[in-house]
Amino acid sequence: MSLEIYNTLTRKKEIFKPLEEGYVGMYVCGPTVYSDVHLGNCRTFISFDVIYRYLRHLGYKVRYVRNITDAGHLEGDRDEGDDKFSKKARLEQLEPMEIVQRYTLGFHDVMHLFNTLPPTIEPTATGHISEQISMTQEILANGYAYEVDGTIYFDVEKYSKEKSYGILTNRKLEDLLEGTRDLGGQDEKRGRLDFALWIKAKPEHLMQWPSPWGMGFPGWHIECSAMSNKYLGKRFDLHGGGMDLAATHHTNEIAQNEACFKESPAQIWMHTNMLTVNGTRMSKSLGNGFLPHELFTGSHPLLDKAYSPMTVRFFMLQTHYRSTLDFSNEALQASEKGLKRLWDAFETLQKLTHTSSEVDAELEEKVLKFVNGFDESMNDDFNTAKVLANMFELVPIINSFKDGLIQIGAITAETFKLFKNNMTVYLTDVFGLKADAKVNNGKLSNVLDLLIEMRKEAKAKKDFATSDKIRNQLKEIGILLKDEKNGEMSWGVE
RNA sequence: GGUCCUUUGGCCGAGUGGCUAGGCAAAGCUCUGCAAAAGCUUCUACAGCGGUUCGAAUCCGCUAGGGACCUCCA
Repeated sequence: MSLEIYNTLTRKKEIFKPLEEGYVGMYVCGPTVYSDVHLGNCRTFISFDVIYRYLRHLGYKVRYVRNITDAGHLEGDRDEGDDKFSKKARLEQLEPMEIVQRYTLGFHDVMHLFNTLPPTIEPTATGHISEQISMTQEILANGYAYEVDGTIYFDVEKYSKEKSYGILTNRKLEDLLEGTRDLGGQDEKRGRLDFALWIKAKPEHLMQWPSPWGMGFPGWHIECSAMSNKYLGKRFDLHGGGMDLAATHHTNEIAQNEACFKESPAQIWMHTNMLTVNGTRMSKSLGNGFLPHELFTGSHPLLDKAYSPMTVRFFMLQTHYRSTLDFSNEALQASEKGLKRLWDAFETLQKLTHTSSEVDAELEEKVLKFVNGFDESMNDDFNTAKVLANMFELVPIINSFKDGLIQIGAITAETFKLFKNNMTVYLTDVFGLKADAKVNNGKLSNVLDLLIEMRKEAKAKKDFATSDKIRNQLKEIGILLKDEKNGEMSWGVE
């Protein structure tokens, strides 16, 4: 079975066939680094991280480009006011590049905590000013843009005569025009839908560069076109981003590329859905954003407690990337417990070894069905939720092996090996989950071994007062002791 | 106003025509010195109304609720 991906452009799932066999070019719109990323932003990057990991798992050599927007991203996309970086810089008396540096580092820290792999190229907008200028020149030369006093606008009306401007989100130009709000009448743009490719800077503007049209800075949309073209070429396999980018940003990207190269950039457009809070989208402008830090420390009014990065990652994997996901304390709690159960079973599985006995054909078939189902589900537009459901079906089997309720030999050595292998590959390599920082400190671990030894002795002497004291006091400091069926004891951090 | 999406059990969420996930919570049982963990079992839903069909959560229509985009936002 081959991989099928939902393409926003065609509004259906398509069999994925890379332009060049064995290679995948993927571009994902990255963050604008003028403030902390919130959890909604993280969802997109985590989703694409899993997609990237899965493509690699399938054996593709992937060039994964995710940009950092660190310049020229205007609010309202109009030639007034400063860009976000300058605004923030004045407020805090910092250099714009200090802002950029601070939030870029913060972003990387967060991505690291979520165990996402870094993209293979992470280009910045400020590092590609000349590419953006030349692309603007090309569009101008091709007649799809015009200059008004040092600012270059993309001519949507002209473009619409030849191409369908609203193709990505299936909108007609008339509808788009109708929906556009009146900008006050004193606009210098010819058409209401026209957007800036290059913006003239006022003298006091902090970030500006020389161009054929004077000092200025790039419009937002042009950076992704220029950078995707530079690293992935005129045409590449996948372009992704949050759903909120489709109607404007990605629509404009397509228009720019068509106007410049006469080609649409990506064969498949992927959009991840929004993270919501109480049914409303989490966003910076609404101020309902959760910061990763608030989550990890539990310092948010809507949270009862702290949740680990892996809990959050798992929480996101339980939902399909194209569905909205509602964020709540209750849902996180459920994920935390679910992940623990799954992870404990996974660790148990690692320790088990196969010994042959009579094979139970029914169990054998069941295990094979679920284990082989991982690939099948992922091939169906990256259905991570389905894979997890299959894994949970396998959890009781693993635990029964451990407790001797089912003989491991009830499945063949071959199936057992596949079982172990697929669980490991999927949980760690594809889903990017890892053990949450246990108390992996060697000395502490030795202390616990000592306590366990003492408790075993007490139990053997039926000195339950002592054995209970050890267990209860450890529980108070958050360490759980479990008596195993075979008389052994294990411990875990709550 | 326009475009589009969505409504699944106490909660979170898969699922696009028959095989009707899964997690969490809850209840019972087993195991256990007790507990925890684990195992087994129970709870089995698809907003409402109508239509298509041998058969619908799944397709179509209407009604009602929710949401997104059209303006910076992943």
